[in-house]
Amino acid sequence: MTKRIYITTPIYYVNDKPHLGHVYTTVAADFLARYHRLEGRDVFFLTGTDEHGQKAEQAAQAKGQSTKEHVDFHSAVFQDLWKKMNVSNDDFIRTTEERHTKVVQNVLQHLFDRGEIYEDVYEGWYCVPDERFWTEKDLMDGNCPECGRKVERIKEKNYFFRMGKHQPWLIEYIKKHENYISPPARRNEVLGFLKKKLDDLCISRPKSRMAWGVELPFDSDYVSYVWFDALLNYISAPGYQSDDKSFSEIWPAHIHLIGKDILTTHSVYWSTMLKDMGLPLPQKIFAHGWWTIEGRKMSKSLGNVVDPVTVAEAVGLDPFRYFLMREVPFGMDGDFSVEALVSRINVDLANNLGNLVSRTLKMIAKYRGGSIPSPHGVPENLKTGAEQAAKNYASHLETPAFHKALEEVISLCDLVNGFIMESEPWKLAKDESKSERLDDVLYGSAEALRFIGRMIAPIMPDTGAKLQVMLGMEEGVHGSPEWGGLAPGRQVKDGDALFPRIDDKKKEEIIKAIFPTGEDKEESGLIAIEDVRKIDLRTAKIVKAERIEKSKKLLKLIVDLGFEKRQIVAGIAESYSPEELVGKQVVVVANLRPAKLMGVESKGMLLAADNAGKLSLIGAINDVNGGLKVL
RNA sequence: GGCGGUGUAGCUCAGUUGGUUAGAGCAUGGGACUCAUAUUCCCAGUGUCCGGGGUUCGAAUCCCUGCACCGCCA
Repeated sequence: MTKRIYITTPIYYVNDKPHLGHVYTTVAADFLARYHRLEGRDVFFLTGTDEHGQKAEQAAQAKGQSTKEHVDFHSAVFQDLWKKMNVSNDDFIRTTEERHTKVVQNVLQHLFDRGEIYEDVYEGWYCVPDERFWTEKDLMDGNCPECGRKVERIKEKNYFFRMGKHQPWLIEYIKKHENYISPPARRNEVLGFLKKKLDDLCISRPKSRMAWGVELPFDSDYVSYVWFDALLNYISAPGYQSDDKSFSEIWPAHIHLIGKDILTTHSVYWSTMLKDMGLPLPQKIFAHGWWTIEGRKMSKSLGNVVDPVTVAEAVGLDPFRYFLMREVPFGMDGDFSVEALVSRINVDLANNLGNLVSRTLKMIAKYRGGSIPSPHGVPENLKTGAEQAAKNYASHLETPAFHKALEEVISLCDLVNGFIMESEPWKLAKDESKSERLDDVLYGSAEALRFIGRMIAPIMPDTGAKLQVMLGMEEGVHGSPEWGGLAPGRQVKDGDALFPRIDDKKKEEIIKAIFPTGEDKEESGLIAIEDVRKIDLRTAKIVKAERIEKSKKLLKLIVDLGFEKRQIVAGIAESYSPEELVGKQVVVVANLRPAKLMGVESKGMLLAADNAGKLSLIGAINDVNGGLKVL
């Protein structure tokens, strides 16, 4: 029996509008899935939609739709998104499908029969809009601590899963299996959570409150709690209780990729559920971080929710996917900014990788009529460099540390660029007696590109395929993982730049596309308090100041914000000399989009009063720390 | 409030069990090259390793303490 590499994403809640976070997890899973397939392994890559629960029901009602219509529509939005993001999932599970609900019911019945699910009366304060119970202690002034609205005293019968009894073994298991929950910081969090008594889990909701769910097989007045339902997707899709052969090939999962917000449900609820069902636990649960947008939390009220499709259209899908995996260490929070996006694309992809492909192919075209020459010898450092990079890449994908894996690719590009510079093929070409050496240099560079192609294909599938064609290979055939796999004699196909550089003009267009603003300009000239709060004003101490050459007005400043030091370019040179500024306490706009003035980066601006051209800086009167919020 | 984490170059971060001149990428400055997408290659500078105290022959690293930020729980 061949085991398949089973990779999962969470199933996304139908009500959500797809955003960067959804794409992040799913592209990460796709990267892994494509990598393993390329290595010749059999993969089962699953994603899907979570469609039960009160919120779906309410949203449908609000639109005057049936709940089924509502979830059908929104599930299709996600399925469509994955096509647009070139995601290669093998299956797509919806929790409203019969193949899923049947499993949920079977599992519930099974646990009920064995006494693992029991009936009890629960009494507490319930917040209807939030769908949550609170204890007396939780309440804030008698209201819901989360939304501040009124709560109701509810006493109701419910069903509970005996989760609490699993606490001892689970702690031991997590301690013993170092990589079960990753990264380590998250693992510690779970262990911290498990230090307190683990309660049993309420797994039912009375239909009288909420009917949109999987009916409990042993009590038709109740439906299953959404999490209990949703988690089971991981086994219902691969065929638990419906296709034993398929299921035994797929389960246990190689990895559950999740966001850090759903760590507890996966590491505690899901682990204990599986244990009780007598199923092996997944090999790894990996919780990744969140993205901020231009330094701020992603939120609807800030209007900074980034639409992934727009980004992909603006910079190209492959560069976007690359950025997501390269920019931030997997597991940590990261910041999405156009500045970083463009810089990453220009530096890594255009200047380095793209230009390397271009120069190599053009030289083969120019010096060898476009035909890949036969090598006479092997440039050893290139060979070992490429093989080592491939090896490191593979080991980083085991973790997975996508950013490090991609760093290997760029390092290999650096190596090849350096190799070409040292070998000076343009000089070899002028000397007939060096012809064999030229063959080796050209073949070696092209062969290294084949290695690079193998490594980028899982994250940039279209580019990977394009590169194969350019190297005269069959599309989709990567050839041997050993050095020397590139066939000599084939014609290379030079074409347009693989990754065009993004200039400032294009960058402006990208910013406009991703952050459309100014549609609903204020009519009265008055702004709301939320608008004021968008500006992050901070106190700061100027620690360094110097003139910018060839500029009358600009000074380059380093200011201390307490939590960081920053470079800011300010147009105050006509009012202040650099010397008198050092030590001054000023107020800066800390969340201004970075810009370049006279080629110098500036991240923020100083506040100053303009007295007919003579500026007066605004600052703190008392001696204060840098970084204090100005209210 | 409880538990945990982080603080290193202008920015993002790496620094293994304490051990030479504290590193990488980006950004900045200088030089080289011309095959290449104004690309690439080489060289260079910059650090109160958050502050204070301690252990040690020796601390970015270990201990105590203060500050700032973050996470989980309440």
